[in-house]
Amino acid sequence: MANETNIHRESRLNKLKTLQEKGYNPYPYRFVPSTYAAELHEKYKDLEAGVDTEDRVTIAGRAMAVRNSGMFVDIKDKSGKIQAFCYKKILPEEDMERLKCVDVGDMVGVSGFVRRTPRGELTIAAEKFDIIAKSLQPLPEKFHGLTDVDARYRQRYVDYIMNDESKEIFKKRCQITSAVRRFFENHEFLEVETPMLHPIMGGANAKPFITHHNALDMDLYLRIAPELYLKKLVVGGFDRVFEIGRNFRNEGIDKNHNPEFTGLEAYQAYADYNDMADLIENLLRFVAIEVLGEPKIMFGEQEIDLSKPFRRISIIDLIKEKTGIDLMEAQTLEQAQEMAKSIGVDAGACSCWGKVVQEVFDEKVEHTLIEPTFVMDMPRDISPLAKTHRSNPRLVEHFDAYLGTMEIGCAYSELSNPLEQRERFEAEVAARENGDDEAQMLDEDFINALENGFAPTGGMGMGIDRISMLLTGAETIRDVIAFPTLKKKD
RNA sequence: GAGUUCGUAGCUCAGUCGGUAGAGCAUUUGACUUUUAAUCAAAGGGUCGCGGGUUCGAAUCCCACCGAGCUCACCA
Repeated sequence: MANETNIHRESRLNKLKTLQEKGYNPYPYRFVPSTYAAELHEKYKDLEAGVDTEDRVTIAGRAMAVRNSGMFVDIKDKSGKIQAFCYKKILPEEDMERLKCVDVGDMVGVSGFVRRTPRGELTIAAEKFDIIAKSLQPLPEKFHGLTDVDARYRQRYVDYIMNDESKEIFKKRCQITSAVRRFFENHEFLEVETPMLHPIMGGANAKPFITHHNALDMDLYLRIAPELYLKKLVVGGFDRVFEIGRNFRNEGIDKNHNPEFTGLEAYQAYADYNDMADLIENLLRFVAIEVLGEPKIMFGEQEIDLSKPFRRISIIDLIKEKTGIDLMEAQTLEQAQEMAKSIGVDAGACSCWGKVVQEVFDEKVEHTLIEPTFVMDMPRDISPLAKTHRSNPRLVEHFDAYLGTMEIGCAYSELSNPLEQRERFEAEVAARENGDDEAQMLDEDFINALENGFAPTGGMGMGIDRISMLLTGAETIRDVIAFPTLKKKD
């Protein structure tokens, strides 16, 4: 924490003053490196120890270690680390003086020739040494680094300076988003942006954040999902659209949940949920190959091969497989609850058959789904936006995608019959009146859109953060989000 | 939201039974040097998360609060 009285800051302020009194600006406007550390390591990998070259380079980065009274300075740039050798016979006196004012943590720039020291370290023998941003804060101790979990998230910039693994995870996350975007663009999807301020909450079952627009004197919801707006675009003739953007849900925070998270949704006209299953398989393979180089990820000790076909099985069959009970045989809520109880699942609080199915699945099945699995054909009464199943009226054409025991996405054959959509919404409204504050609201304009004719459409959604966790091996969602939501300190 | 563990120097951590607060790195000063967590000598650095209480005396025991970790609940 910034502390006016701390000795490190004072000593650094004194050095800053010394530099400025000598007419030196330690916060220059521009400094252009000619190369990066990793490039040099690659280019000179065969240079023998003790050999000097005449190749002049300029490097810029953060001073991570200063040894031998400044004779050796480790410089870290975006690509890696390289050592500068600041020797009085090579470096001008003025620069030697400047070196006395350098601290670990300063941004520095060094020009010189490339050599490998007798000890074998690739080095830039400095002919010019600049401080390009004087740091006033000490870096954490170099051996242990910054390990305090709270401090790492609160001062993420320090975490990224010190911990290469943290930096690598975030970098991969950004590459994942980029690869997802490329995949959809390759398949002729148009990237669109839809509102984040919603007058009516819709598209998912979740608790919202509520805000207020002053000029309109109107409460607005931060979006929990972009689904309804994207479908309106399909009605408007945008056959293939996708959106990558933030969703907000006013719920708990844990390893798998951050109040704001990045959702991907895509809609494809003239397709159904089977097409969406193919699309998700292809998407995951593509992203894994683009970012990791191969379609394989590690889940703990277990390797998962994404190039194999993903399992597709109905939720009812899966429950039967894992527990032996067949919930299709339950004709009433009470019968379903009774069957759940017989395998030790308390579904007493469930208000409908589908919720019992969901409860049994969550308790008995979810944690077993390590290999990629599409859990198909969800109960109709818990999925108000999906088409009724073409061969079973109790189900809908909706699947959830599981990988590494996490729900990473879902897809539907989108409900396109405006009259049925209205009935489904009305059931949600009734549930809401019975105290279910996550039930959806009736969106008249969305129904009006459907009344204009909504082509058969497949839609899918996926959590970018969770995909990032699986592809990077991050154990918590906070590691794939640069600035996760934290409590205010003080 | 519930349970549980934790919070000591800039960082990583010790601190015994309640008896004047410790180390390493970092900082300052000096020495030395083609070093790899450089080394050597010396010095400075603390509201023990915050506020109460018990006690002759609290980093230590008790209570409340703040923040964090883990587990659970809700959820993607």
